[in-house]
Amino acid sequence: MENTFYVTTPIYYVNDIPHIGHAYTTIAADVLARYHRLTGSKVFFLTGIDEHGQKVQEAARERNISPQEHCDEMVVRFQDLWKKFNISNDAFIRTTEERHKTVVQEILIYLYKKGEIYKTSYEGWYCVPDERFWTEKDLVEGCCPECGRTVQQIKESNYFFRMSNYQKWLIDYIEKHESFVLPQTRRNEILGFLRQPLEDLCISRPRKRLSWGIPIPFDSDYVTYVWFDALINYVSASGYLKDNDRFFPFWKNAVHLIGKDILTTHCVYWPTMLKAMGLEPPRMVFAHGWWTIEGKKMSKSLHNTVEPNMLIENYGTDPIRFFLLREGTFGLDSDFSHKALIHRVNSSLANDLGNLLNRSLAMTIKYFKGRIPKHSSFEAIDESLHEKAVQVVKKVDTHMGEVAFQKSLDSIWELIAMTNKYIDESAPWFLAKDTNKQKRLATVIYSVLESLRFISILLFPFIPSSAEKMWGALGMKESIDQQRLDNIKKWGMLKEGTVVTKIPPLFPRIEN
RNA sequence: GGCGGUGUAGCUCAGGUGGUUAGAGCAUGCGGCUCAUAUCCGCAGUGUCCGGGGUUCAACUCCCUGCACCGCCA
Repeated sequence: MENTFYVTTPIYYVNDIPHIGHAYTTIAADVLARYHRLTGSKVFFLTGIDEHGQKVQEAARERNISPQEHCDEMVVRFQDLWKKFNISNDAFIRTTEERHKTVVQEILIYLYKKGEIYKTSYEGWYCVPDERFWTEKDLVEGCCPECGRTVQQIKESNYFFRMSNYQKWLIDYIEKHESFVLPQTRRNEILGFLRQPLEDLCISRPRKRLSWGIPIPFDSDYVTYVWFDALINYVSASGYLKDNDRFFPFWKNAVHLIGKDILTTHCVYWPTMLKAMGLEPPRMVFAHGWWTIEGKKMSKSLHNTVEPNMLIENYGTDPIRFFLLREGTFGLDSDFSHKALIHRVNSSLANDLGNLLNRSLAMTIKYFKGRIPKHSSFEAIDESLHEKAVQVVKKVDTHMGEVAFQKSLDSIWELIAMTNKYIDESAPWFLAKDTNKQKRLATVIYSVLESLRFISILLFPFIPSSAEKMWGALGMKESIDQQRLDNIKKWGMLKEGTVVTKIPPLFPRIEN
């Protein structure tokens, strides 16, 4: 049976202004999706937007339009940005879509009938301006801990999901599945969190306080709590209940990429919800780190959020994609700075890679009129380049399985470095001067170009449009996105006589 | 306060189960080549492996303790 791979980003909040953090998760998911397509897997890559909740309702009211109109306008900002970033998502889910809402409601009905959901009343302190509930011990001197204003005691009823029933099961599950929550530190955090008693989860909000939500199907006075609604996107968008034949093969290989801020919802709420629904947890939840900006925490008040559209305009899509995945260790925090970005682009992309392509094409044109020459027998030095290339393909595969983008790129750069060195040691310019060494010259140039073929395929998931340009410059006719890893298992598949083309520098140096 | 983590070259970090001169990339210095986007290649370094104890023939690696920083929970 065909392998499957399902990767998701969180659904971003429709009111958010897209920033580098959103871009990071989405680009990472895109790289995984593209990589798995290379391996020949059937891939489903999902991203989308969370459109319900208090803040949307308020924002719409302020603008004097309906919440739906508000969402329709706002969602475009994300969709446009993903296009610019070359994101290859197979689907885009909005939680206000019918296909999502009906699944949420069917799940609610199922869980309610099964006794997983119950209604109960409780008393608490309510801050009217903040529209938030607080317990007695949350209060600071009897006032709202957020805004300091007075609170009123109210009694309210809501629906609860029996999350507490699954605490033992969840601990056991996480302990038995080492790579369910990654990285390790997050797994430890969750296990630590689960040492305390787990409470039931309130999954409704009274409609009189919040109307912009999915109605609870068995009680029209309530709407669904946003997180309960939002998490379900991962199954509603991939066909659960509507097209189970499509859904299940993907679901068993589902990987959720998230930011570390939403760890609990994805590693506690979500798996227990799924368990109650009778579904397996996803295969992996990977929580990545955050980006600081020029050494400082990203915050609206500091006005230091980096605007992705501006970044693309200033530096180009692929340099940004590359920087984000090469500079940071996925899972740890990293720093974004223009200085580091420029340095990285110049040294890795312009000098190592871009220049390698450029010098190789130039020599092919100069020595062979642009036609890929016929190689004769390979010598030891050629074989070691060949071995390196094959070895790097394997390394990248291992690293990608561990969602280690940085290591994958480092491995690819080992091959780039070795190819540069190979050129230096083989000195084609020297061979070119000797009429007796034309065969040797041909073999060297062939080997260099063959290495570049490997490199362009390996880089395609990371920097798709640049890899495609490389591919085209090498004279390849088939489209690069139809390539499979199988095509770079064997050395020497490059066809002699193929005409290469000189192209402008792939990554011009950024001077400043 | 509870739980967990981190502390290794100027910077970012690698260093299963303890064992010869502690590594990589970047930055720095010097040398080489000329096909190439003044790019590429080679060489050279530098480190009280956070401090203090302990176990051991032997600890960056194990144990205890102290300090600093970080994360989660309260």
